[in-house]
Amino acid sequence: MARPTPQTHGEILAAAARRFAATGYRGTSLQDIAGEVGCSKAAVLYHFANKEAILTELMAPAIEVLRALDDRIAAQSEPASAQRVAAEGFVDLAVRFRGEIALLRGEFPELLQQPDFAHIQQISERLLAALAGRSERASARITAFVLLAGIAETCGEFADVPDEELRDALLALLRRALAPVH
Amino acid sequence: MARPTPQTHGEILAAAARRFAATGYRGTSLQDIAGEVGCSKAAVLYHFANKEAILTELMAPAIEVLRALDDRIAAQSEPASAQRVAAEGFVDLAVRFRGEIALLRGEFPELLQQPDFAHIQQISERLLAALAGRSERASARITAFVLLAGIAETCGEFADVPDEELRDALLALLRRALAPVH
DNA sequence: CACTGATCTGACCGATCGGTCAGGTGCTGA
DNA sequence: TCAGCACCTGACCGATCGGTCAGATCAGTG
Repeated sequence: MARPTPQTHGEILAAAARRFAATGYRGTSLQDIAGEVGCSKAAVLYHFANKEAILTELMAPAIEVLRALDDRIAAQSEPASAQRVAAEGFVDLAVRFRGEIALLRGEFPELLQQPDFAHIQQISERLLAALAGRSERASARITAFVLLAGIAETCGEFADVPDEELRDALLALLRRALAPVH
Repeated sequence: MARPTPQTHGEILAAAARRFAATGYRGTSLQDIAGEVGCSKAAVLYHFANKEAILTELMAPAIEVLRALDDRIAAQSEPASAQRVAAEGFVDLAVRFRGEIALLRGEFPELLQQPDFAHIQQISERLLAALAGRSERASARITAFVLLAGIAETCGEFADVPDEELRDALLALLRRALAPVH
């Protein structure tokens, strides 16, 4: 019964990723994760301070890349180049981390409330503004919002589409749909 | 304390709608709803068989319209006209019922599992196919999926945008983004 | 050998969940 | 006057949740 090697930390992460992807963060109990790993719930909480810490560790790489993208967007002085950087960077990120994004499974709103993810909301807002060409027009913001949320919500469903193909399809969609900056 | 008039049923529905919109279906307890109405949890369960019945009644009008749209799409023989009917019908539905759609707040996947909503999954699949121009190309399906999910996920956020304006913005987006049927 | 620290367990905790139940209250019609 | 009904309450239920805790196991070390 006792696991001889202490790679349990990684096993818990992998199991949690599978469960979160299947039933969402809220819909997954620590007992579920422990059951999939084959250890006790107490063992899970030995390796992680609490349930949220598991999610935080799973999302850390994606969040780091998102933050870097935010910096790159902020460095653009022209709305047109900011829009291009935002579109390409976001599609890259969505394709590369579609597995991680899938974990959130529509629990974005609740999860973004948690202190660990608070700054992501601000980054999302800046990403949205850049995609909208820094325009205040309602239609531009609506368009950008639909595309942003749609890509975030669906990219996890295309696990079997090759990176390249998914990237091209999403970029083409953004180019067609986004209002060109005047 | 005792409510003199038996309009409690409607009050519960309204309170549940507010709470679901604020914290999601799962994130709202019967106690929350009862607290907002000012009655006991048992009173809520006197008017509704269970928690799911509240959601079902809230969503019933939107579901009925969705079903009607499905029929209209199925009646189209040409992919091009099916795509047009699907796009216009879906935008209409999203704008008109954006309040109800907002209640689901990203819990689509879980909620669609429930028997009461099982057929909606099939309707969504047919709607997706129609928007994709009944094409099997991955890029067409990806585009349609992103737009469908994006609109469903975001339309509830535009409570303050006039119907007309939101409708025009979404329709313009779909026309730009959807692949024209050959 | 004894000791230590990392790993893990089962039993347990308080809180909350959806839901049940017996009974109280007040209106209505015979 | 009183039976009957719609409406509602507080107390309670079993289940599950995230999290705690004391202690068992075991490999390594002196």
